[in-house]
Amino acid sequence: MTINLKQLSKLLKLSPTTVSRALADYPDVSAKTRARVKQMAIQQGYQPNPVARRLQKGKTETIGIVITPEQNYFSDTFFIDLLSGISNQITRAGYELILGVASDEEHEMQSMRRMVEGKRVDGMILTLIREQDPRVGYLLDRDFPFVLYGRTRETRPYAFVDMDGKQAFEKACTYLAGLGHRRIALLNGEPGFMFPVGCREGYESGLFLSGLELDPDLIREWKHKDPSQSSYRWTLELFKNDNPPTSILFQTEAVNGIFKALDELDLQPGKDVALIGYDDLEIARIHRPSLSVLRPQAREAGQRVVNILLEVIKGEDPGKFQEIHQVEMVIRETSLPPS
Amino acid sequence: MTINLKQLSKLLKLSPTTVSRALADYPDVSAKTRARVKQMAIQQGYQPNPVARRLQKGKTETIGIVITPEQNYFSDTFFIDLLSGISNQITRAGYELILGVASDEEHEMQSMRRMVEGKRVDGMILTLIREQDPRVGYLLDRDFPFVLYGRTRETRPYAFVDMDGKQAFEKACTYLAGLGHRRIALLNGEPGFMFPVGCREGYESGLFLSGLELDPDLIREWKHKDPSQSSYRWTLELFKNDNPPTSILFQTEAVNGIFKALDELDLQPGKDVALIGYDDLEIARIHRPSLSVLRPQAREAGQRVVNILLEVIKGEDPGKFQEIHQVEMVIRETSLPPS
DNA sequence: AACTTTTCCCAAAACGTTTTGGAAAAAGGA
DNA sequence: TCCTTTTTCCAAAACGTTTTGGGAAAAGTT
Repeated sequence: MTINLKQLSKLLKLSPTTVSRALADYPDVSAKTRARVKQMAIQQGYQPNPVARRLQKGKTETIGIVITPEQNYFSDTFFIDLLSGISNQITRAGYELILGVASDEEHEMQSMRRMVEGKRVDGMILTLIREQDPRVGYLLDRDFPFVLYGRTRETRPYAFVDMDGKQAFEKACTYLAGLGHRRIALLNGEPGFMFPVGCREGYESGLFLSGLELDPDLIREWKHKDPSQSSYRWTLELFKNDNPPTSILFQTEAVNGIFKALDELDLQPGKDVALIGYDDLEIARIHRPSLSVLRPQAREAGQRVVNILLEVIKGEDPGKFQEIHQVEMVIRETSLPPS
Repeated sequence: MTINLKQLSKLLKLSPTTVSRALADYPDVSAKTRARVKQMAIQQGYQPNPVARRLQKGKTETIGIVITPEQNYFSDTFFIDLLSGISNQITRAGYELILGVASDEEHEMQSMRRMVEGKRVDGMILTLIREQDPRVGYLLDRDFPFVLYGRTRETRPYAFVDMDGKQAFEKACTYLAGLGHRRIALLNGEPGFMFPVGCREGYESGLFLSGLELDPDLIREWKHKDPSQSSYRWTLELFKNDNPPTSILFQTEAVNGIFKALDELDLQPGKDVALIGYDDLEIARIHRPSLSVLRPQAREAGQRVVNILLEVIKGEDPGKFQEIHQVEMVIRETSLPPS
């Protein structure tokens, strides 16, 4: 059993009040006793019981996040980087991160409600945001602190940290066009989610800035869960076109299927078809030829999400915190000019 | 703001004691008032404040887990399945799961100590167990409840749920031998961890049962973090052998490198080289040819881990809970007889 | 010296539950 | 009817902190 505030104060022949205030650096305790208290606290290994503190403070010092394995969000380092940034920053603040794993949208909501209505957290972090996302309305309605990693279609102000998918895809697109590519395909992420919306905007804007026509045949939406719409299938179909693309933009998640399809088509990635993926997953670095990518700084974003959430919990206006982070492009071996 | 026990009892014209006991189904409250209390509680949406309950009960109703992204444990559905089983069972028990993300062994320990010594959790779940794992000794020394997913070298009794890697690899090995394979290679997991030890035992035992000689040249240890010892490199080297293998056993995590190496060597997976991976990752199902695998039931294991931990927290003897789960084999397209 | 301000400390209350130890009312037994 | 048992409820204490609202002693001021 570890030591108590009461026991510690008895040891010091002081009141619990004074000990508590000494440890919290209140000015109304003399430097001498403060030092004495702190030293004894360390010596005795005293740590205030967080549960008691939470009850008194009326805060849980806890924030919640719900993840869904169905989405392949977890599939590589990107999400764990985000989570790592979140976790470290939360720990630094002396808070706790509680995790829910939900199998689908319904359980996702249920898990969140348990946290919110059960007074188990002071704030929520939301990821994998959909265009219409009921979670956002729910939290706004009850004025509960939250921050989105991503954005949604919602007119009321709320806090978010988002990656600038638009700017990223625009940059990649103009880069390829600058190399001489005229047929640039987009294998976009799953419809319904917000992120692919920006990607497409960036893609279209990139084409426009480069003076290229938009060809609807070159745009596909890839559904992770549906094998009939796998990246592999889509890539094969893409090259059935009489006028096939010379380059593809896509989410790195989809790279296995693309490589496989290109292999079957006897096309060499990089040489015959330029490729740029979104997310710097491990496979992008390891693969030969290595994959050029757009690299979001997931860890930094996770830290920002937490810092913002702590501000919102303190009572700051969420509308003040709307950050769109730039995404850098890493040129590797798969972004050559057309042959 | 939501309703209070005191407020609720005032509404019912009962004492907080009686309301509390009615909701907890104590026998010393009449059926009539119990019903009345419960109905009102539902109507008012009353939920006991978990923080207050925890303080009174002297339990945090929380269990902790620390994950490390460096290990590529997270790389696919396996770990998220485990986590999903853990999370759901914890929720069912009315408990909370708090998550730490640590970048290395040192922070892993630090994160765990914060949870344990800071009285933030009632029990710990440990994964990715090493042969010599300081976490186990630490927890045993202070008699703190915990359950391992995996095993370690430790003589004192402790609770664990482990996958029978030995049986799995033995089964895969004898299966391949039964097909006529005489040269079976093992691309084993990272040394230092406990799991590969069992894999190797199973492999050796499988060879022995099939009357095959052990050839040390056919055994490799793959290090995830070290590119010079990547599965790709090892596979290439394996086939420099004058007497190369006709089949490989490995952890599915390594499959990309193996496929790539085989491709370069102009060997067809399944046809020229039989393959069986451990873990039924998505790529195993999606790849053509689809990969035969050993499939651990990670979700079920996660549930067991939690149920056991709850028993240990209640005071049950941890030594009673030592479970080794069988692993099934899924035959797909990469386990044909040698050509 | 007498008053005011500052410094340093503390007792009591509060956070919202559950548990302890009765006590009053009702029911049963003779 | 009187005593015993059962049923049903509740006041008070406890969990371990932090905060509130002083109060005594020391230091300044005049």
